[in-house]
Amino acid sequence: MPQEKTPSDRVRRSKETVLRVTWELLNETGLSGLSVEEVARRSGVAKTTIYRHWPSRTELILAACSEITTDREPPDTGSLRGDLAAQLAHTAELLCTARWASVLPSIIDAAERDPELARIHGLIQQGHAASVRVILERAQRTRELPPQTDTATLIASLLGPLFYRRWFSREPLDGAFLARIIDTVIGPT
Amino acid sequence: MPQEKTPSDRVRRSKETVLRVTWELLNETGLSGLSVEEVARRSGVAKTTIYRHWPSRTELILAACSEITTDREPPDTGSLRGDLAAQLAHTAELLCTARWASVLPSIIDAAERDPELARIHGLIQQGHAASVRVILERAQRTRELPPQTDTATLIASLLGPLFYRRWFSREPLDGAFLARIIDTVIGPT
DNA sequence: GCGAAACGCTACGGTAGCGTAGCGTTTGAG
DNA sequence: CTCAAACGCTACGCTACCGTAGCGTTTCGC
Repeated sequence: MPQEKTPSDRVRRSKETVLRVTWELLNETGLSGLSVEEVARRSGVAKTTIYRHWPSRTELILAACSEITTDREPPDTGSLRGDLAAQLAHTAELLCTARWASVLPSIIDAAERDPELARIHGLIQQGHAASVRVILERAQRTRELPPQTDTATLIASLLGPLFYRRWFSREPLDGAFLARIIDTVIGPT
Repeated sequence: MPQEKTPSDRVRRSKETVLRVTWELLNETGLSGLSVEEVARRSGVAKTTIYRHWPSRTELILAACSEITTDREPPDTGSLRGDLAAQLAHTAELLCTARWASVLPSIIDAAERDPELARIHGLIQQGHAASVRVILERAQRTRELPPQTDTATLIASLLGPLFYRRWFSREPLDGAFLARIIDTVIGPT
């Protein structure tokens, strides 16, 4: 049985630096534009060192993408509407400002052809849906929503319009829009 | 003033062949994986000839993407619900089978960084939204929808969930789902 | 402080693609 | 039939990148 070795600080620092820079570059160039050489240049970590930690460019990209843990405690304001408003506002904020918003199309594109990236995209995706799902299922228990509600469809109805505006129509994601989406899905007031 | 010359058949055939193969390859490899050399190999048209028609790889891609005219007469079944059902079914069909569904993420990704591709993506996008917009505005005139309805939000509420399922959650786009979306947006029955 | 592990550096070999030059061949409009 | 335009072919030069080898240097746990 090989012992699990606690990695030395040096190794940890190198890996962290490289993954951080990799992620930065992914945002700038997209997934297909990322080169190990550029990561080495910008991070100050030698290319050979990078290859000592990750066997190939693909593995490095997968490692960097896997680090996007968007896990977050779903809000609990006491009402379904309040919870959804808080959660959608958070997602909209992410979509407009966060850096991963410009990488995600890259990942989706690659996922069309690469099963491993499809798996990672699935994990990211589940992270988004999970919070909404928790909110909806809580509302079912409190009878704010009927128990037979199709939560999967509701999630698509809530998140879909946000993604649509961010990447397809490129319209603004303001508070008024979010409010109208919530009204549409769970009824006004 | 230089005369507009009617292009000879030979030129027209070459261009058509190249654009068709380019489009095929875009679907298989994505936008960043497309190489002029591969287009030349598969099309049988010499690489030099391709460069005689388009000055660079980028121009060739732009030309191929510009050819995607998804214009289509919006349905007119006599009722808002019927029109939406027909239109969404058509869009869902496109999303699941049509080849451009696997290129679009590429285009969106590139549009994040390339203004020219952003412009083309805008045109494609408008093509999708236009049909739905016609349907909604017709319903406003017939008072099936209140005149002050925010059509932009409704379009996002209708199309967003479809795109969401196709590219984000990768769930099936069946008829039951489409029906529930329409119910959500314009009310049941 | 000692030694092994980790790192940096330079230099490769190999692949792939972009875009061009030169030259001979084919096509089709008049 | 003529002949210019369009095409095919081969061969480049150039750049960028992947991934590896060898060797000297630094770091950090013990």
